[in-house]
Amino acid sequence: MVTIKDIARESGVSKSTVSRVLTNGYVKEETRERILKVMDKYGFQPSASARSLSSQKSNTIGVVVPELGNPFYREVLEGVLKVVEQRKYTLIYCNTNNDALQEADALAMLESQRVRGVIMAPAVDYIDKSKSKRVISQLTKLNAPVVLVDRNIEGRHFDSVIYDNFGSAFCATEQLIRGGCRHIGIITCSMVLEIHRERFEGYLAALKKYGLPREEQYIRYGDYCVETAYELGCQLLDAPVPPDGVMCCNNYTSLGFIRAVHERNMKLGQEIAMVGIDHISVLDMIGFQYSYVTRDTDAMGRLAMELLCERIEHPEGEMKSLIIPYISRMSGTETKRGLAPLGKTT
Amino acid sequence: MVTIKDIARESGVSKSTVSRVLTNGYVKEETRERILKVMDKYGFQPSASARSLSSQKSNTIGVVVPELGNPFYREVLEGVLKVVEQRKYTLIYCNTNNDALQEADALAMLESQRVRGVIMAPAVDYIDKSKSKRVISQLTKLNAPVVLVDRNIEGRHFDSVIYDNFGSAFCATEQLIRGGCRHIGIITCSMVLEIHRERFEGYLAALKKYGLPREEQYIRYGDYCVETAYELGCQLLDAPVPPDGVMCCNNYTSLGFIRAVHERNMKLGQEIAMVGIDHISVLDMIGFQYSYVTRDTDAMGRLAMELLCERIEHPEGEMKSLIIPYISRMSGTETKRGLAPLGKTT
DNA sequence: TGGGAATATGGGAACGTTCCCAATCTTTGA
DNA sequence: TCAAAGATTGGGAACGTTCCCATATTCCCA
Repeated sequence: MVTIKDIARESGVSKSTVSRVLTNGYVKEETRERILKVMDKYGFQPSASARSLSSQKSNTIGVVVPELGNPFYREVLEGVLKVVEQRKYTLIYCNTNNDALQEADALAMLESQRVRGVIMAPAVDYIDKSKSKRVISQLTKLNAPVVLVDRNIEGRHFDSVIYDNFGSAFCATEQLIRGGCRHIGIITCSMVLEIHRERFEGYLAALKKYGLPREEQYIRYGDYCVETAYELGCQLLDAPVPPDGVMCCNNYTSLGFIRAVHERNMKLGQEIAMVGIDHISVLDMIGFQYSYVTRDTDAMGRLAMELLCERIEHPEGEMKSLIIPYISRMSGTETKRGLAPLGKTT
Repeated sequence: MVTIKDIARESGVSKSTVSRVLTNGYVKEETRERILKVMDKYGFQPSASARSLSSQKSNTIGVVVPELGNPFYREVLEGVLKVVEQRKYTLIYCNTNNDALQEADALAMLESQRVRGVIMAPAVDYIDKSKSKRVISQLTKLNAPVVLVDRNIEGRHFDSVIYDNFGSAFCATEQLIRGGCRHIGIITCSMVLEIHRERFEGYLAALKKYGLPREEQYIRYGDYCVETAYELGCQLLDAPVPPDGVMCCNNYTSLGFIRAVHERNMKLGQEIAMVGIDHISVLDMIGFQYSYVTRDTDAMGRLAMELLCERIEHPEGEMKSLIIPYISRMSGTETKRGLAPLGKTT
């Protein structure tokens, strides 16, 4: 591999001068051009390891995500990547499979890589306190700023980009009510995380606002996965008196419920109404009509990365939490936006 | 940050000895344990930059992919990641947006990072020879082994993991014929890449085998994208005498066509038959019935990474091309496998 | 015309490891 | 009991940069 030394010799200058053109230091224009020409001739690429070792700061960013199978994380990643590229950073990707232990391992690896910063969507299984402790210890040991996406870690204060979960659930439920539904079911999750609770409370608040009772038989606790949602959906649809509308708390839940509806040859929006949280682009592609409340996931990634850049430049200062507003849609047509302006700070 | 030196001082040995426990060299068991304890106490993580600078080899792998929006690439990435984690490598992710120039930039960046190897799914726009030249020049300059996924780069010889495109198209078409179709349409692509041609030829070969004529009015050239496929699908369906079956050459094509069918309130498999190449998992999730021919994408990623590891260990030796067999399915139920055993070498 | 600032360059330590070589200590076998 | 072999350790150069310091050159203005 050709090094700075080779370039120096070939251009008749010292390596300090070559280094200076790399770091945009004082170099006579004429000399700089000569050196650049030599670099070009040899296709010189400076060693990132050497640079970060010497300068004690790297240009890599770690992204830690539970799973790419869920389109939400994929879109966030793509948003992050846009800013990463634009700012000439390098992205190291880590998967945690929703396991806090793997998450801790990933963070250890990123520490080893001396990343400049980390963007992380925390895994779900923080119930086990011993696991989450390890994550938090790694997180503080990291010696680099962290931006959390989608979920906060309870009791800790990080920069974060969070969705207006309450608002979106409220909106989804309200939409059903305005559409004429009076017995609204919900497929939710056992209340493991804050976001589960927030969405559930949004649902309850909407019922309350419109004077509808909370009907336990229409409230189903699942796990935000397709299979479970399908079964719970079947239960709801097969009840002696089924609900007239169902709120599905995330994308997988919606898919499972849609399957249950399909299977019964029912028409969504006629025999049974549904509003889901999160967008499912493939359904749009096949022209499947349904209502949902979602967020600009790509922007969540972009904002997270921008927040991180800001924090890298200004390590001190108040932690920021950006609240991402919801967007209510009917099969691709934007109809209503949540009140919070994009990126509003709390 | 705590360094090897700190650990050495604290454990009363020289840094050489600490380095030896890091690299599994000769160290007395007792000493090793003492040092490990000290490392643990301080949560020591050795600097990856320093290690790779000193040892002149990194433990990072670059993955270059056109877009994560297409589930195919996402699944490949996940397959790659499994092996990456298992072998204690670190993954650097690059997106090219299907642009050969961005691809070349990504490779330059990876060179700068001195990656140990690269897995790449080449972008589509290699038509522009000047662009592709840059990619190839970067690829050879890289000084690290490369494994290509999904597509070869014409005229060049790399290790690769390629799909049996001809076989899968043949199978898909054959399935329609066996199902009773006699006028089979196809939504394909203008023949930009080898894989487009191979799939088209698979279709033609199947027609020929069963003595069916090539009917130009049923052959539509698109671009493997949803919108175009939708329009071409509409054309086919609205023809005075529509085909009785349609072969869709990739996942997006299938989605567009399904939309056209939906829109006309037609029932897939009754009024019109269709077989697509590539799997669309969301459709399974909502219980949508359709036929497709696909591949084990996760395995493609895994095999690519394993091939790369092998090449890293044995830089010399014949380049290998793994042919991934097709799998024919009807909505989640495996029915038939292509003849090539998984990972067969050509 | 002189002196200080600004510009331009080189020398060499430092970053945190690995790895080679040499030195010491331990074991083994005759 | 001694030598040779093996096990264990330390010292220090090297990896390819950055960055501080020192020196040399140029420029501007009084």
